[in-house]
Amino acid sequence: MGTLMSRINKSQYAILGWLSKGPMSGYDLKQQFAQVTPFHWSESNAQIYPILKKLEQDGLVSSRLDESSGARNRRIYIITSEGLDKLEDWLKQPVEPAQQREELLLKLTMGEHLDDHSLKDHIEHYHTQIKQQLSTLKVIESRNLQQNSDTHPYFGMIIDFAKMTLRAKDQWCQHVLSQLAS
Amino acid sequence: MGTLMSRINKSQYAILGWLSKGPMSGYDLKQQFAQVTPFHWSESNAQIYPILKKLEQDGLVSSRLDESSGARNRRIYIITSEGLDKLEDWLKQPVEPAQQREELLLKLTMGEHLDDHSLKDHIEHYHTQIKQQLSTLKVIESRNLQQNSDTHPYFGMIIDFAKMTLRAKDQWCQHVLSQLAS
DNA sequence: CCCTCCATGTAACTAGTTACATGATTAC
DNA sequence: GTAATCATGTAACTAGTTACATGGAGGG
Repeated sequence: MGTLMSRINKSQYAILGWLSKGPMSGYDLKQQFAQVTPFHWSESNAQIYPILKKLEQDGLVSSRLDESSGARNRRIYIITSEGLDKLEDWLKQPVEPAQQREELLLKLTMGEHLDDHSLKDHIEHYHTQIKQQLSTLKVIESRNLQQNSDTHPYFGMIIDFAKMTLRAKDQWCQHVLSQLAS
Repeated sequence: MGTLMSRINKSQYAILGWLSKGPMSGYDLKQQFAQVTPFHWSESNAQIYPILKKLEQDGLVSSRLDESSGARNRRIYIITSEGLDKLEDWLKQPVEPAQQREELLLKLTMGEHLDDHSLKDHIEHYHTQIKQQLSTLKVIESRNLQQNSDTHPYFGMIIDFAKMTLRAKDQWCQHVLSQLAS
């Protein structure tokens, strides 16, 4: 009954991945997750800071205090060559499908306990969120177009993915709402 | 520093929701999750059995041994009126958006460390999974059409959701693969 | 006799969230 | 002087997974 070996920590690689683009602080990482990949991957402080410590212990990153930030105690992390090797190994591993839980659909499976009014509210609320995400996506896209993005060659594909799946959800909402109207 | 109150256990409601359709065992619940909502909601044994016990302690379900199953020790759970009330309260609560982590997109954000060959492999592998899910969806759909589904009035909407989002992903794969070819 | 399915369950773990604490700096 | 932002971090918790254990029933 040894330790369970078959689970790998993806958050670790998400952080390592951003650090592979250049030195960064924990705070910067948080910003990147929130501003660049808010829909398909983000991490909280409670994940980021302990993971950075662990990565340093394991020799996958090194750190120094940022002197230019004065008394701000900003710590900059740099990926090591071991870290880069480990990242590249992981990148080659095939991606296994993960469950995509959708609470709205869970509630719809129990639709017999929902009146038409509540149902309509739920879908409309969901629709609003999807439309908000679509406009956030436009912001992300235009922000990226203003920079020259040699650092991010596959960015367009990621944007397209979000765009296409969000549009599908938007269309579903429209479709369902028109069904409910009749 | 009291207990954290603001987190509700959705698995509990997923189970309660299935039980609201009729008496069922833990094994049956597992089957429902696997066969009816495998893409957007499922639960493992390690979640189901302890949650059933807790629901019974809380008076939200009651149980009896199924005599018709002989020595099989099959336990049937029935939702109580308190359970139904609690389910209906939850059903009315608005759905907040949850993160949809996509490991493939995470790997694409680090695309500068991936050669074209690995990238193509990843997308193709993902594409295969999506196509498998689309054919599973067809099975679920036809299985449901054969039954008359008064018990499940919103099933069509759920199927449509899965269909539309999976198709969007399928189209994205085709689009990206044709980009890579040129 | 063996394999698959039916059926229930637990130990040990990893992952992730919520809520808070602390303090400096900058913008108004 | 006060509000927002920069910046790092932890305590306490809930959620979820992996891997295993146990045993009966039915088909070949």
